[in-house]
Parts: sequence; C-alpha cells; structure tokens
Amino acid sequence: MKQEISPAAASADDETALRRTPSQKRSRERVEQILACATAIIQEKGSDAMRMSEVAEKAGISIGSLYQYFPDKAAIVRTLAERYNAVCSECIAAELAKVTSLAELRDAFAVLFDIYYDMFLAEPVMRDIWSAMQADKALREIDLQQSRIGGRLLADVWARFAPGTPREAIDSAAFLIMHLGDCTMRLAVSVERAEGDQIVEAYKRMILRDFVADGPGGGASLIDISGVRS
Amino acid sequence: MKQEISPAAASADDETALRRTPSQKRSRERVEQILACATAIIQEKGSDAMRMSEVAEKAGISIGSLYQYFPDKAAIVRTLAERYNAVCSECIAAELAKVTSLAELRDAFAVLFDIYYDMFLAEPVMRDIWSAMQADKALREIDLQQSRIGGRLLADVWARFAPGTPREAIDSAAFLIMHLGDCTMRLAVSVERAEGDQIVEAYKRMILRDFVADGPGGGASLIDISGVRS
DNA sequence: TGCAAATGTGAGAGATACTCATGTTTGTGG
DNA sequence: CCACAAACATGAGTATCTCTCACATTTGCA
Repeated sequence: MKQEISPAAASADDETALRRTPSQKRSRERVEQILACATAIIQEKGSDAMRMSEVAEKAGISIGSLYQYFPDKAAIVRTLAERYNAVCSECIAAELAKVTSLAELRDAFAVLFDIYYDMFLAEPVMRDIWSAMQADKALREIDLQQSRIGGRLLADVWARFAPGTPREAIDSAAFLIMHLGDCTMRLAVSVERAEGDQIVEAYKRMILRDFVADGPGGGASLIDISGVRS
Repeated sequence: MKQEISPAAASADDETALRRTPSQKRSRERVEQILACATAIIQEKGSDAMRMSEVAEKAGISIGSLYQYFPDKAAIVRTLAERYNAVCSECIAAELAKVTSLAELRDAFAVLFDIYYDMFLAEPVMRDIWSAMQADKALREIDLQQSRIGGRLLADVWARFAPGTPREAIDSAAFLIMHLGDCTMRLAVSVERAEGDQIVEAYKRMILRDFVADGPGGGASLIDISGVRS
C-alpha cells in the first residue's frame, strides 16, 4: 500500500512503525503528542471513527506533520499496541523472575493477574486499541505474537519445576493461559466493575487450581499429553 | 450517521440489519448473493479491505442495489455476525436440551466444544467476521451479547443440578466459560491445525474438570462466592 | 393488459487517507 | 556570529472510498 521513503537513519525498521526517526527534541515531543491525542480519540469513539485530520488538529499540528512520523493510520494503532505490549511483557517477566519453586510460581501468578487487571482498569483504552488491531490482518499477528511472548516467559519458568513434562505440552498450556488471561481482562473491563472483579477472580481460581493439582509439576488438566482429539 | 428510509413493511426493525425487506424471490436471492460474496472477500482480505464496489461487482449487481438492502458496510458485517451467532445459539441449546444430570452436562459440554470447533474449522471466516466486528463499538456489543446468551443457556441447565449454589455465581461462571470458549476457538483456528487441536483439548480438560470437581454441583474453582478481590 | 409497487441503476456528492512541492526551524562547523 | 545543510512543518491537492438520488426497469396482481 505504501512505498518506502527511507529515512536518514534507522536502516533496519525493526521495532518501530515510525516513518522518520525524530532526532530533535521538538519532534520527539510531537510524536508523543500525536500518540496521546490518538489514544484519547480511540478511547472516546473507537479507531474506526478516528480521523487523521482530527488527530492532527487535536495535537495542534498539520496533516503533513502527522505523516512525517506515521506512514499511515494503522501505524499509530500499531505503535500504541507495541507500547502496551512491551509494558505487559516487562510486567510478566519481572514477576516471574522472583520465582524459585512451583508454589512461588503459583503466588507470582496470582499477583500477576492482579497487576494485569489493575493495568486494564487504569488504562481501559488498552482494550480499545486491541479492538482496533483486530480489524487489520497484519496487526492481528502482533496480538498473537504477544500471547506467544508471554507464554514463552511463563513456560520457561514452569518447565524448571516440571522436569518430567514435555516442553511442548508446557508451551501450549502456557500460551493458552496467557491468551485467555488477556481475553479475560478485556471481558472484565467491558462489563460493570463488580462483575469484572468476579470474572477475574474466577479465572484466577481456575488457572491456579492447575498449579497445585496432582501430577508432576502441576497443571494436570491443562497438560495432558495423551489427549488427542477424537 | 444515517437517517431512516422507513421500508414498507417491518415496522419494528427488531432482528435484521436490512434496510428494505425483500419480498420478491429475486431480491431474496440477491441478499444471499451479497452476503456470500461479502463473506468470501472478508475471508480473503479482511473487512477493512472489503470495498462496497467490490462486493457489488462480485455479486453481479450495481452499487445502488447493494444499498437497497444494506444501509451501510457495517450492516453487512452485522448480518453475517447475527447469522453465525444464531447458529451457535441453536447448537448450544440443542446439545443442552438433552441433559438430565450433572454427568450428562459434562458429556454434553465435551460434545458441544467439539461441534463448536468443527464449525470454526469448517468456516474459518467466522473468525474474520468476528474480527471485523471488533473495530466498531456497536458491533462489539453484539459479541458480548452472544456470550451472555450462551452463558444463560448453560446456566439454566447448570443451576438445575447445583441447588445450593447462588444463581448469580453460576451465571458469572457460565458467562466466562462461554466467552473463553469463543476465544479459545478463535485462537485455535488462528494457528496450525495440530496446535489448534491441542489448545481446544486443553481448554476442554480445564473446564470439564470443574464439572466433576468437589463441592455441590461441581465447578468448585470457577464458582467461589467467598472469593472477593483483595 | 395495465398499473402500482418493488426493484435496479450508476453518475456523482461528500468525505477521508495520504502526497508533495515548498517554506521554516534547528543544530553546527568555521 | 554567520552560513548552510539537514531536519522539520505545511496544507492544498489527488486518489479513492462510501453512500445518495433521480430516474429506469421489472414484477405481481386486479
């Protein structure tokens, strides 16, 4: 849909969706301003109804400046998604880093879910940004990737305390736990607070039960290598 | 965004997103043709990239005819979503209708998940249509409503075999089970078949475990009325 | 058969994402 | 402090899209 303009620096376009790498202070502030305004609009009316002209006006810049930094509308959404995903990954990694036993993993997991839920409650726009991503095939991949990253972080720790269990089974279970965790949080912030609380608690109980369950290394129901679909 | 044109019949616009109620055979076929073409395009490139002109051309009709029936692009997506939701609801109701005990509920549930998964495998476009809905705030509500309907169907049966458990707790658990079931199916059809199978089996094991668990009426981990968020 | 209602049509109005030629600001070496 | 190149800013313009409307055609029925 778009051809490269090839900015001065940034030979590899690795992690950022930015078109031009802002080097001066003014422009760096501008990028933040754009993202903040886009966030507010997405939260208010959804990404579908977000107009690029509206973002530019709200940020107090011209349409042209907007496109200096973001090659298209999806890039704004993508940048926001990547930021929130990075925060989530750090949060998961930090909590799991403390763990030295299966019992501690269980505790860490309970804490993790609470932190996660608080994050969603504090920034309900995370859900709107996620919704915005779903309509675009390329952006949907980012979401899936994020569940994989979270799942991998969990599986790395989990595997240490489940010596007999095949790594593949753990990977799969961890991936599902993380993905459904995300789904649960988004559901929880979509309904009234009291019901959301109840939902998050229910999910925590269901998952945590698997960590104290019978079988080597816990997770007796999620992990069952003999289970093959009929 | 749009003002009513007020079609001849259909005083209450209850269940359909159609603008005009097609009364002749030709037009009824046309609506089906439109939906079929839209489905194919959404599956191929996503709803975002679907052009109304493209749908019209593929269906062999003019743009004007397209708008005779669907007031806007979202209405097409909405109609498709409502159709799939209706199929899912019927499928759930049919399977639950047979149940006369908690053990049977467990079996019915296992079968239900398999049927559900097969539906998603046969019609992967269900996932794309769901994705299309997420970008629009009004359409997102439909998705939530569908989880509520499925949850209600399950809760009605479940409650019969869990006399001591508060209905509210059952409602909440059933809602979450159905919603996460949907999330699981969509995840499963997004990855390779072997991994998808594994994921669905894992979710089934996790949920079914709750139906044979200790406590009155099963569901010991999902249902815990004493659990309040710290 | 003739007429009214239903349906079909596509040029075009309005709106939006994105471009590009040109003007302005910033940092820097002399 | 100046000059100059690179970075940055601008907004009218272009391409493309959704949706409308005035009019043409087809259908069912008395």
